[in-house]
Amino acid sequence: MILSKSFYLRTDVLQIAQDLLGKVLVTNLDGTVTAAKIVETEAYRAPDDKACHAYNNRRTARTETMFREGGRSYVYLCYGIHHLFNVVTAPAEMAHAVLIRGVEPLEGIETMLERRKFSKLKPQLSAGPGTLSKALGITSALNDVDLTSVKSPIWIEDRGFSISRKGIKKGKRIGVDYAEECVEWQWRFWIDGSEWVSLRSGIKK
DNA sequence: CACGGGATCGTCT
DNA sequence: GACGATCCCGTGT
Repeated sequence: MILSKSFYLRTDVLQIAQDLLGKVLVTNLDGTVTAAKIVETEAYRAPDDKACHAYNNRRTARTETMFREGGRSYVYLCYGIHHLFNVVTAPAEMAHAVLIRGVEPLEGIETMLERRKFSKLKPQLSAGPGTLSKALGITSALNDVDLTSVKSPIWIEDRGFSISRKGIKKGKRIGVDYAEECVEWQWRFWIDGSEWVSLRSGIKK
């Protein structure tokens, strides 16, 4: 069943980042459905987190989405090439978000292969925040949409996959070297042993 | 397998 | 005008 508003409105984004592991991210683009299990996440939390776009509660046209009520998408273009998908959490005015960094394909695998121009299923298909967006058809056109409605082009479901506390690993976030002391925070979470965790993560622990 | 660099453009200064 | 919450490919070992 689809995750309700109450799931997202909690104020502990580190908990939500862990609770999202095992949940299923679904896109429905003009009737083409793809779905994948979330296996890796990272938390970002204004105002204290220097790695967060909304650090110090900085409001710009881009970060405005993060200040909205939890349960919406935050998609932005990274390095001019990759569209990164985040889940906005917490009540309005608290700029918290969870970046989805790796997913395991479940449905619409043929479609994902086509989008990625892959001929065979392998982890590079959707291990990594940029590649999973490409596989699932996520672009900045899906920024700031409601994730709690099946009428949306994108939402998140609970399909009963259970992840034990012991099955969750944590480590430093990736690609945030500029964030000074926040670099050390272990705000990245993944399902232990998953093949679909981003490749850079595997290297850096 | 490790490393280095190029791609590419919206966003903010 | 500089810089990314990245990825992929080429090179060398």
